[in-house]
Amino acid sequence: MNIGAAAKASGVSAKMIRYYESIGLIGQAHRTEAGYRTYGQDDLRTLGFIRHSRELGFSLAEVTRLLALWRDDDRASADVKKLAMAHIEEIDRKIAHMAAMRDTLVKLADCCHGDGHPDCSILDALSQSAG
Amino acid sequence: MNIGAAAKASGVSAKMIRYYESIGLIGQAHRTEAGYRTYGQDDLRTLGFIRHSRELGFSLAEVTRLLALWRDDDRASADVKKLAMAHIEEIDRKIAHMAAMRDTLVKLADCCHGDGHPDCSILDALSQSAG
DNA sequence: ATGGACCTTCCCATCGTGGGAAGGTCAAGG
DNA sequence: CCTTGACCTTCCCACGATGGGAAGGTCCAT
Repeated sequence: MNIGAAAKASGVSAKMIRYYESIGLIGQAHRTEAGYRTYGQDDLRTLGFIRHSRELGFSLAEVTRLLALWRDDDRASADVKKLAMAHIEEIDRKIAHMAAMRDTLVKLADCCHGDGHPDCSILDALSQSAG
Repeated sequence: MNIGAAAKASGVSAKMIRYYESIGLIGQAHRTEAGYRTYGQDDLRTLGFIRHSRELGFSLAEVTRLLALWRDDDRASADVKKLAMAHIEEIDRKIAHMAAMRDTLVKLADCCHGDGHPDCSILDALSQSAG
């Protein structure tokens, strides 16, 4: 299977497959004599794993660790869970940050008439030295 | 006031002040004969405005529009509000996305024993073809 | 043999920020 | 007057993950 077919089958773009190979996230693909990369079922499974991990927001660095654990038959599930929990905490931090921004924005927008006049509580707040 | 002092006073790093100038977000600073940028109170107000806008998550493209509205005495507050509301919606989308990831992760982590054994529902889920 | 669909590598762009090198300027103190 | 150190200048590189596209090679079907 060439890279295009592997991309279609795995949901990972050909561009990304090459990139993952270039940074060592996945091993070097087998090549035909002409230099074409070829992929088998195992490779598809790995690419799928990566895609799922990415969809859950894991960074490529974290995916590297997840892949290593995945391939390690002697892993402790505690290590996987630890990684996942840390990621959840990171997401929580981001959500909290965005929720705080959202709160402030909503409050400001509520105070803004939103009409044809120039007076605007949003701009007022943004130009506050203290704000 | 040199750029370092302006950075300290405004909370925007010197690096970023130069960058904002380079992309035209702010005007070109006055220069001393030696080529040093100098800043006055007006500049500080602008930098503060930018910083506050960034802290609320506005992109530099959005900040550009906010600055234009801020400087336009004939603006309609409705335009500002529209920009803010669109930004809130964008934040909502991101929060929803992250909350969904979080949900999935928590469910997976709950099913993972997190002990010394290799069996791990998280890895199992990541390696599912169906996702 | 030709065309089209594929593949290769290589470079560039995004977005906002930081790091750092190489060199110029300025002010204070010896 | 000279040195020292803190500042300033421009320029390039890096991140993270992805896409776009150019220039050129390969493969297969007509």
